[in-house]
Amino acid sequence: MKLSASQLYDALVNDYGIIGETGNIKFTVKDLSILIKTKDSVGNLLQEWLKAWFTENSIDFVENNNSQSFPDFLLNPDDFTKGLLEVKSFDFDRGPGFDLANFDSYCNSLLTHAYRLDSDYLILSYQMIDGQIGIKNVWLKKIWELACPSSTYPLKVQEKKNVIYNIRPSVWYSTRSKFKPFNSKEEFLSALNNTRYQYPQTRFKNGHWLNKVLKNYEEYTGEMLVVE
DNA sequence: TAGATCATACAGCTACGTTG
DNA sequence: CAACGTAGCTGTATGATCTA
Repeated sequence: MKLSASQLYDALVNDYGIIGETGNIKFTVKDLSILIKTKDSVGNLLQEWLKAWFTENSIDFVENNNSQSFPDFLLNPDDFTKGLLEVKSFDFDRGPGFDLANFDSYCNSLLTHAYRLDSDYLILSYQMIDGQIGIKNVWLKKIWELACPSSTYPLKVQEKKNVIYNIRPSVWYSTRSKFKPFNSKEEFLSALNNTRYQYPQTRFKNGHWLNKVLKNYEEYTGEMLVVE
């Protein structure tokens, strides 16, 4: 059956009740079986488990055959411009350390696939205690509800030696975080555009970027966004 | 065309300043 | 003064591209 991202969230969190449940990772070679206590593989395995859960519950989805490219899942096999779903997970004790998207590829992809702006992010936080993985919380968010400003750029990015690599999330669930997420997709686009003006590598060729994205978005959705 | 290197995608660690 | 948040970093996998 076909579900929207929010119906899926409802099924997983409210009906199935995944929050508070625990799991573990066991690895076996020959007659020796061990419990994995490192966190490296938790994210991958949660996603793999989720895929099995979709199948078990007869939820329609298409998995991206190239696991490296965006997005992880398509919930609407008939229309690839809708139902884009990214799955993220993080260690609740460490905070969200994942990246929302690669800065350059995301900016470029919006020029021709502006509907990606409306992709849903399904986020699972876990806590690992002595090999037992507890699901602490689950969120369903849009990118502008995760991205936020920062002190260096209008958009929080992962910068390495003055080179921007990734768009990074705020600590959206915390009341103490200084930088709060944006309030709308327009605010997010504006921050992205202004970051491109401020960033030396994109500064001089940014002239038509925003207008092209807005035009492409209108072609796909019929909605003309107004960005200050 | 095989092997090297780059690019893109993923994740986690930690120093240090801030703050409740 | 412990906990939190930010910023900057390390690390792995793999597809794409370059080059000898």
